[in-house]
Amino acid sequence: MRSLPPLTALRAFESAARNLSFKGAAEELHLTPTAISHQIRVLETYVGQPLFQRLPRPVTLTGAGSGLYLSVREAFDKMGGALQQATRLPQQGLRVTTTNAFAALCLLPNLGRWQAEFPDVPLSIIGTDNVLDLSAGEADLAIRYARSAPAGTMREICRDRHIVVVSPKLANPSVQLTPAEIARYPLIEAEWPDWAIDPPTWCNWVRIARLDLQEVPDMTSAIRWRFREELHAIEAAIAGQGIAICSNVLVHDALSDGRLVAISNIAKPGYGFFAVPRPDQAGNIMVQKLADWLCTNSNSSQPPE
Amino acid sequence: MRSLPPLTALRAFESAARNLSFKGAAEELHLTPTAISHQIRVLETYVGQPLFQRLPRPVTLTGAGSGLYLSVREAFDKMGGALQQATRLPQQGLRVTTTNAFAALCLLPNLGRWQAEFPDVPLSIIGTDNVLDLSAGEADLAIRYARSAPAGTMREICRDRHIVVVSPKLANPSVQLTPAEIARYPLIEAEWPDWAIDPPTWCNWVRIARLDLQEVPDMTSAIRWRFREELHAIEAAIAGQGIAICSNVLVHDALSDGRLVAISNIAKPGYGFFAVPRPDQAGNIMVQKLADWLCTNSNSSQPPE
DNA sequence: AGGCTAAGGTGAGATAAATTCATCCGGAGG
DNA sequence: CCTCCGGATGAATTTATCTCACCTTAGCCT
Repeated sequence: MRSLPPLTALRAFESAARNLSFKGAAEELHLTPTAISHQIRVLETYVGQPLFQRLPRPVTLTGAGSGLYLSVREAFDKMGGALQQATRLPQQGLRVTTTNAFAALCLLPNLGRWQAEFPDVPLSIIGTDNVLDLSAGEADLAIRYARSAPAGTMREICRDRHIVVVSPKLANPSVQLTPAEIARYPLIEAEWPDWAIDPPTWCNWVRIARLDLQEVPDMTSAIRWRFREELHAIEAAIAGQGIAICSNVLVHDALSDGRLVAISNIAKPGYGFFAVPRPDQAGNIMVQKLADWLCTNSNSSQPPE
Repeated sequence: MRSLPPLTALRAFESAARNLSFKGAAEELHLTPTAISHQIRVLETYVGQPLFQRLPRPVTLTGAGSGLYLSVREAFDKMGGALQQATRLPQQGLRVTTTNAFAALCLLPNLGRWQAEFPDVPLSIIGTDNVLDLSAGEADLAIRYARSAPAGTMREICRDRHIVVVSPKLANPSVQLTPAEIARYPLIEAEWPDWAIDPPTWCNWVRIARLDLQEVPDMTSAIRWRFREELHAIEAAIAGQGIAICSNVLVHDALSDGRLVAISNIAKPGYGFFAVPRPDQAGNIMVQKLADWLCTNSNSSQPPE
């Protein structure tokens, strides 16, 4: 029941024409090349003639195609600009809630980049280990750390692994240590709530290690520090107080600037960080941009795709 | 998986803003007001603020709304123009196939209007009672006369009734005639193939008439003229050779200029005229425009909606 | 007031569009 | 000759979009 221009097809066309590649367009629009191919075909049927020359391989625009492209591109630019204009920039900013550790280690270091990109949209970070009620409007977006996507999840920002780290002040960074060697150092871990499944504790790490290796001592006796706050565990490790087990995402910065080093190749699969929007504004463009931005600026060594 | 501007919502918004009425937009886009309402809401969520003021009843644009409207409108205009440009105007024109009667009585009289609207697209009319093979490319659009929509139907152009007509030269136009009176005139009918269901013949008309009236004579003996071509039957009626039973759509022009008059209120329900496109170009914009045009210019006394 | 109509809002469910999956094809490069 | 890469195709599936039935509000007419 639609006899008006096939807008979706036009968007696919615009991207394909700009990239001169269906594959490229697919990536840009987060789609498969197949989808682009189908949409281009719809548009070609609509106008009654081919818009691309498919062979030779780098696809090229036909005469009609390039004429169309110019105008369509302008039209999309104009629309994009108008939407930007019309978007209400939240006055007191977007409120993001997340754990203290993620806030301190992954969000704060990147805030400068956010401000550079969106100077008009202040971000307020609500670091808390309480789970805020989004429906009640306590925040606009939550970053939740869980094994699988919570209800209402918009996207998975990244997925971590639980790794073993130490300050180079304490141990020689050039060698991997065996579990027995690790057990000779003071060990650090964070406390986890009872309902956490397979949290990054030494107890669970030992269980994993024993799957691969013969000789893994019981390490519980070596645990010297235990923190209610995961962030404190990491800071303690950086301070050279001992060897910690923690999320590779959280210590990403510390690893890259050498304040910490990974000293075991035994790692537990971890959890995911999930962006969960306030239900009534899941469609809001600024919320979406924030989620996008989190994906590209979240220290994720292994993006979820 | 779409994070790009909601184009469908923008189209709904553009129309609603232009008409300052959701209902108006709905009609323009061939949708229900509900659909518009939903789409506007999507867009409002997207930009994070209302675009319309709903109360006082004639809806009005908010500040953000009117700003958006201007640009969006321009963008759509540009796109529309570009698509028009890119559309290949078929060189030897669109080929429409239909029955001789429909071609002669409904198409040909309106060709001037087509040419006025689409001077670049010649129409070639293939009047034939053979059913052409569209898949084989024998024509671009068929207008098929059938009880219910054939496979591949794009839309129903109109639906007819089978009525009783006579030339005012032959009978007094001011009164309705009874079956008995009709039977005293020479009767005209067209031949119909065996597989036609309940075709407009006198035999079938009598059957209908007897449902309402007591006294309906057998009329088969009064049939004077029988034509292979429906068109000839109608021409014979116009020439005053007798009383004919035929489609009200086909004789629409003859009725309105007084060459024929309807002389019985007993009418059989008829068939539909269906626009069936060549399968591989059902999406072609010119084919669609032709179908649209047929709907508005087809003499239909009762449009299918 | 009361009752009517006309326009719009809501949410569940139906429908049609868009997307993916599995598979195939043709050219470029080893 | 084989493999890899980008694209094409058709069926299956997911998702977005639309409709339906029902509700609310404003304006209008007795």
